[in-house]
Amino acid sequence: MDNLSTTPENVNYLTQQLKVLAEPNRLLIINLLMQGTQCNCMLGDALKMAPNLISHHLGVLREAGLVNLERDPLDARWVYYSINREALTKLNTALGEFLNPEHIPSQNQICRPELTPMTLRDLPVSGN
Amino acid sequence: MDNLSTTPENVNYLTQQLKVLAEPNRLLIINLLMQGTQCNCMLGDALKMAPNLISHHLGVLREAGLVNLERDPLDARWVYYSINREALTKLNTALGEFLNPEHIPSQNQICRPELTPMTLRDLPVSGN
DNA sequence: GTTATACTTCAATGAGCGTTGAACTATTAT
DNA sequence: ATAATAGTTCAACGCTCATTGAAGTATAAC
Repeated sequence: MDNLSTTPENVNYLTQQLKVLAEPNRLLIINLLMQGTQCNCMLGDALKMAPNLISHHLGVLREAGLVNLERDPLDARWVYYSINREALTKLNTALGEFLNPEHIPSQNQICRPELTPMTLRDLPVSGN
Repeated sequence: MDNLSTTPENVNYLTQQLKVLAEPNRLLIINLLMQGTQCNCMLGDALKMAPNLISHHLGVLREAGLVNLERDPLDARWVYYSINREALTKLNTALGEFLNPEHIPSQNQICRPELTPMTLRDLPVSGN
């Protein structure tokens, strides 16, 4: 019932991955790659972005472990990018766990001011 | 089976929310608020952060609609923050849908170089 | 060898943002 | 009235990072 995923390592992991996700072009790249393995040029065409910029974002995604790189065996100029399924699954699970609304109690007031003459003055009659 | 959540509005929504999440202190604040309604001071004590910094991050979370604000009815100096359950649920669902690994086909090569003399040279014998 | 292709790396710019300390507001206590 | 408490707002600093254009690398085509 409690959110146990707040170890420094997990918070650090989530932060890094979230920073990578928090960019519209990278979200679109991820979406395109989830439809199948693609080269830099196809992504550039689809997103109307310069190849060096695509390359930059793919580098960020790759450093985060979210995408894989592979060269064409026949024409080594072509580079294919694909989603790292395990990494995406892990991230999806970790996020779903961290943000799981089931972890929220319906009513739980953690802190209150101490009761003083001023605050007691306006208390409901039967209240404590 | 396909990821349909790439409308400009949804990409924009996800980007904004992810930017808000992609900060370690805000993740910790969210985690603490998921345990119950708390004031600025309690969060500051728990995270060993200055109250103005807590206030800043709470402002960001509030602007994103992720947390609610409420004043103590007896001592109006105290401000209580709580998780906006609906907003968190919506975000959790949207993220889970966007990153859902089920959307990834097992094999789907989108683009290839055209076949040329050079590339045909090294093709396997029975290849097309 | 020369040119073309696919892609990466580099340097520079500019915007955004977390953090800090100080000033400020509003409310309650004495 | 004066002081204390809870919290917010403001200005300034530094750092990160997306974007751009140019240069660079590697491979294939001619």
